[in-house]
Order: sequence, then structure tokens, then C-alpha cells
Amino acid sequence: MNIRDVAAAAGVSVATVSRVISPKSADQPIRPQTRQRVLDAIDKLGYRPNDLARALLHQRTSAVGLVVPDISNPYYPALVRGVEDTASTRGYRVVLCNTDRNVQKTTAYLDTLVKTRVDGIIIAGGSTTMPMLRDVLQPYRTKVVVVGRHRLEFPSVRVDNVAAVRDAVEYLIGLGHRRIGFIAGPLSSNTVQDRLEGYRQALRAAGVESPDELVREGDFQEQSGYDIARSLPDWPVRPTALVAANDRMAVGAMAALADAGLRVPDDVSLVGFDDVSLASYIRPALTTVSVPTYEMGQAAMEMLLEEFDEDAGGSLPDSRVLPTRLVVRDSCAEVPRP
Amino acid sequence: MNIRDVAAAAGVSVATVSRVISPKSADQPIRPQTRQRVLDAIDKLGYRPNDLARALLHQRTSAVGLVVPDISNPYYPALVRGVEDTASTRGYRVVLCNTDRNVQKTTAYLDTLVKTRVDGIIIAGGSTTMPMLRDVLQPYRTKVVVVGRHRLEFPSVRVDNVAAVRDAVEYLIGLGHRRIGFIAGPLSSNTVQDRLEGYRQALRAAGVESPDELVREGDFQEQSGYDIARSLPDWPVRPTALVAANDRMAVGAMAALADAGLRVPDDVSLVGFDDVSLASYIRPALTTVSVPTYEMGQAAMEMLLEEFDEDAGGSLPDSRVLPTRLVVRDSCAEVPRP
DNA sequence: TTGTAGGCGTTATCAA
DNA sequence: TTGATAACGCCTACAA
Repeated sequence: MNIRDVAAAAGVSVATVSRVISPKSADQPIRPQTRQRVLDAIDKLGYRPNDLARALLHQRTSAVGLVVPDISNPYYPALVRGVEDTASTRGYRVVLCNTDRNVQKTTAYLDTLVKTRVDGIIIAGGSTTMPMLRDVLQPYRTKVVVVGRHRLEFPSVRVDNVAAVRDAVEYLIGLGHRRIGFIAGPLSSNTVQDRLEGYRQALRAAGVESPDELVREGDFQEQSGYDIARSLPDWPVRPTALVAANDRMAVGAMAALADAGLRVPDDVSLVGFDDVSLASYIRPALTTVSVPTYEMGQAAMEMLLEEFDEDAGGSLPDSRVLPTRLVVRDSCAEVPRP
Repeated sequence: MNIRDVAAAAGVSVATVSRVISPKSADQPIRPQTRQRVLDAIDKLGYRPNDLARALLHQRTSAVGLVVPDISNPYYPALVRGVEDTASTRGYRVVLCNTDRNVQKTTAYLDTLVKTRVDGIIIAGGSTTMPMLRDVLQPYRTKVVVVGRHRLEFPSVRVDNVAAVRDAVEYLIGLGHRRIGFIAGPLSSNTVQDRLEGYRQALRAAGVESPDELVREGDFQEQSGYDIARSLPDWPVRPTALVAANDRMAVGAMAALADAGLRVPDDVSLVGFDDVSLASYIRPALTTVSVPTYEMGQAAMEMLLEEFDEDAGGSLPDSRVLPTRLVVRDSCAEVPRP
């Protein structure tokens, strides 16, 4: 079932059929009567032009690769939708890749994406430096946008994690808290490093000590937040407030505190990060840093589109930093006076 | 940058290069020395074979379309991962499509998928009948698997929603509950209809009345669960237990009950559906029906692969019904004795 | 063991 | 206004 079948059925040449189905068929000179014959044939046969052949010819696939660590992580679905919505309205389709932050998988996916000649790739949350990336992509001028801070010289969209956590911690300090714990994600992650830096900056600016015992490394999953907070009664320095590097760990921590008989926020204040949709539905509702995840996906795709236009005379898009916002709900209170 | 460039760089013909890079290059007769020359050239040039051209030739793209209502719905990420993991280990890539249950979008996506000649399509959660589906796909022998109950004659993977909710309600009845409310999703959804049917069956079997006021229609989102449960004190018949058609609404309901000063489970018992990851981390931990979402994605992709093999002499896969399980946590208690 | 050439389905160029 | 044909990049008979 191809253009030749249609041509035969309509009694015209393939060139004529091509002119009818061409995206810019408007300005093609065709006798209305001929066009109709072709359209009828197409309809009767259920013919759909083969975009593979078109792509091969035009050297453009209208496909983009979207590389994320794990779509199961509640942080990513909104980002993916942001990308996908923007892509589809512009006629692009999205190939989804889950790397689990695994170098092997990442390499394999990039390889596939290059082999299928996607027009561009959006890489989100990859903490690995991946020096090979440039090399892999280089011979094929595949456009790239990264989401989050990377040590790579690509256009990027991100948030100011340092400032965001600094604000959150300053808020706690304003409530009188001095012993503030930090539930970090994997310390190898740039994002986590930035959030930790924001935490330290705020404490330093307030002239507050920040002993290392107050910083604990989790893995971004609920259970790690649970485990860390569950041990709180045994900490040498007992914090009156906890800041988690993401909401999943915050939720885990909240469960642990409840199980330990500690009340939030009366005994311990708690701040999360991301503002996933459930944050406002748990009780107490979680005070957290809202990250415009959907908009980040949107922005990333838009930047990729700009890069595509670059060949048509545009310029390389700048990196964009999107704003975060501290959403104050019910999980923080003034420091308890003993 | 193509096979000809490599051939030139290696001083051989394109056929020789092809034999080296061919997936079944093992049984190709090539002088080791020649092969090495080719490999060196490939390496030096950073060449990657063009899968578009291969696909055009072989009439297989190694791509599948995955159509979901909305990846932002916490139900879908695990399913998507199940599909994607299985696909990638078998050398397939996944094109993600979000329809928002919108017929327009769905049609547009299916059109794109057919035009790009994906080998197969997995359709999850589409409540629309879409009679056009058959027609669109027919001329191109695109294989299809649907997830969930559909009025379509495709192989499907699903769970027994009727039995699952029946079990849950029987559990509540066993705890002494008689007035049990049901927070439904959109009643147009087959899934919701089945869950509602399970609810009714259990009540009928126990000889319990189920007045219509006890069934309220939500939209699967947290807020609708919240709104419905928030009005509980005003219900003409006040239930001692609530069953929600999914966890998102259950979580919303739990928040509402807390805000209304009702204790879970002491005043009202609550059961969810899906067992999303946060269900075990809210307090009280949510008793819910566990749905093997990841495995459903896995199964769907496996069935698609079987369909691919069908051309090679296999048989059309049967539909598969995966088991659910009632996960008892802390959100249900015996009916309070007034 | 290696090379030549036709074709996968489409579009663009050139003629008619 | 329409038609013939050469690409796009690859693979696979068939020849050498």
C-alpha cells in the first residue's frame, strides 16, 4: 500500500498523488477534478503516506528523544507532559527513554536515538557528566537541550536550587529554628549539591552552626526519608525542623515522625521540595518549594524548536532559569519553647 | 555521513561496510583485516547506521506507540515503565502519546503513529469506543493491544475490577459496615462501571440496601474526592465507610475527613484503589486494592511482541487478566458502635 | 571474499 | 497541469 497503488487506482502518476498529499499542496497546480480523483482513491484504499520515506528524503524525522531517569518518579510526569504537549502541537513526536541514571542504559538509548536520527534530544536529570555525549551526537548535528544543571555546554532550562532552599531555610530561621536538619538526595547529583549549598548559605548567613550530623543522604525515595526521620530521636543533635531535598522523602519523613510519636509541626517542622500534587492533600499539608515542572518541559521543547530554527537563520537559545516559589502550608510552626 | 563515506574512508565498497555493520554480521564472510579497516573508519568518522533507511527497507520500524490518557495521572507512570523496559530490552522504542481522553487528539495521534509505521500500538485507558480504530489501522497490519476493558476486539490485558471491589466491600462488611459509600470516577468509564458493579454485587450478596445517594461521581482527581468527602456530614444517609474508585480520590477524601474533624478509621473507614506508592506513606496508611500496573505494561508489550511473531508462525495472544490484591493497612476499622 | 545494482516510498527537478 | 526520474541510506541478490 503505497503512493504507486494510489496513483494506479486514480489513474494518474505518482508525482500527481504526491502533489495532492504534500503538506504544501495548497500552492501546487492541480486540476480540482484530478485532485478529487486522487482523494477518492486515497479514501477508498485507506492510504497514509509513509513518513519514514519522507524523513529519509528530508533528513528530518520530526521526532525528539526525551531522556529521563525514571518516569515513575512523581517529579517527571508533568515535565514529560510539558514536553509532549509542546511537541505534538508543533508536529513532533516524543520517544521516551528511562535511564535509571545508568550509564550503560543512557549510552544505549542515545545510540538508538542517533541511529533513528531524531531531530533533537532533551535530557533531564542526568547527573552523569557523560563526556561521550558530544562525540556521539557531533557527526549528526542532533540538537540538545538539558534540563537541570549539567557540566555540559548545551542550552539548559533549570531552576535556582541554591536560592530556593536558601529561601526555605530562611523561612524556618524566621520561625526561630536553629537546629535544622537536611535530608539530602544522592550527593553525587548536581541538583542535590545545589540544594545543600542553599541550606548551608542560609545557615551561614544567619550565623548558625551546621554540624555535619544534621545532613543525611537519602536516595530521593520515600523509604529513605522515612528511615532518616525515624532515627531522629537518636540524633546527637536533635533538629527542630527538617528540610527534605524532595517531596517523596518529605512524605516518608512525615510518616516516620508520626510513627515516632512526634507531631508535625508542633514538635518538628518539615519542608519539602517539588510540590507534587499530593503535597497539598496529606495532613498536615506540606510546606514545600514549588517547581514549575510542566513549564520546564515546555521550555525545553520550545528551546529545541528554536535550535531547529537556528539552521534557518535563528540563534542558539540562551539557557533559561525558571522561578520557584515557597508554598507555605501547615507543616511548619515556630520553634517549640522547651 | 553515510555508508558511502565509510566505504570511501575504508577503501572498500558499501556492500562490505554493510556486511560489517549488519546485525547478523556474524555469519557474513569477511576477511578479518578488511573488517578491521571498516571498523576503524566507522570509529574515526563517528558513523551510525541510519535506522530510517533500514526501516524503510525491512518494513519494520522497531517502534511502538503507547497511548495513555495522561501520564501525569499517577496510575500511568508505572505502566509506561513496564512497557518501556520490556520494549527496550527487545530493541523497540516507545513513542508516548497523551490523549486526555479527547477524541480529536486520539485520532491525530493514531494518524501520526500509522504514518510513521510503528510496528504496534498499546492503548491504555481509552474509554472511547473508537470504531474508527480498526479502519485506520487495517490497511497497515499495525498490531494492537489494549489495556483495560474495551469494546474492541483486540487482545487485552486487564484486571478484574468487579471482583476487586467486591472483595474490598466484603472486607468492610466483614468489619460490620452496612452503610458504605462509593466515590466513583467518571461513570462513562468502563473501569468505573465495573468497580461500581463490584460494589453493588457485594452489597446485594450481603442483603444490604444500597441507596443511590451513597454513590457519588468524581473525576479521578484528588479534589473531587475531597469535595465529596467534605460534604459527608450533610449526607442524608451517613456512611461509616467509603470506597474510592482510585487512590487519588481516596487521598483527597482522607484530607477532607480530617478537615471535617472525622477520624479515619475510628469514625469513617476508607478504602482506595490502585496502591500508588504514596498510599503506604500517608497516615493512616491507606488500605487499598493493589493493581499490578508495571506488570500490566510489561504484559501488554509482551503480547505485542507475540503478535509480531505471529507473522512468523505464532498465534494471536489471548487476553490476560492479572490479579489484584487487597492490601490491608490502617484506614479501616470495625464499625463504630453508637 | 568483495563489488554492482535494484528497490524500499517519498519528493523535487526537469520536461512535456 | 501532468509525468518521468533521480535522489535519501541501506540491504541483498547476483556477479565477479
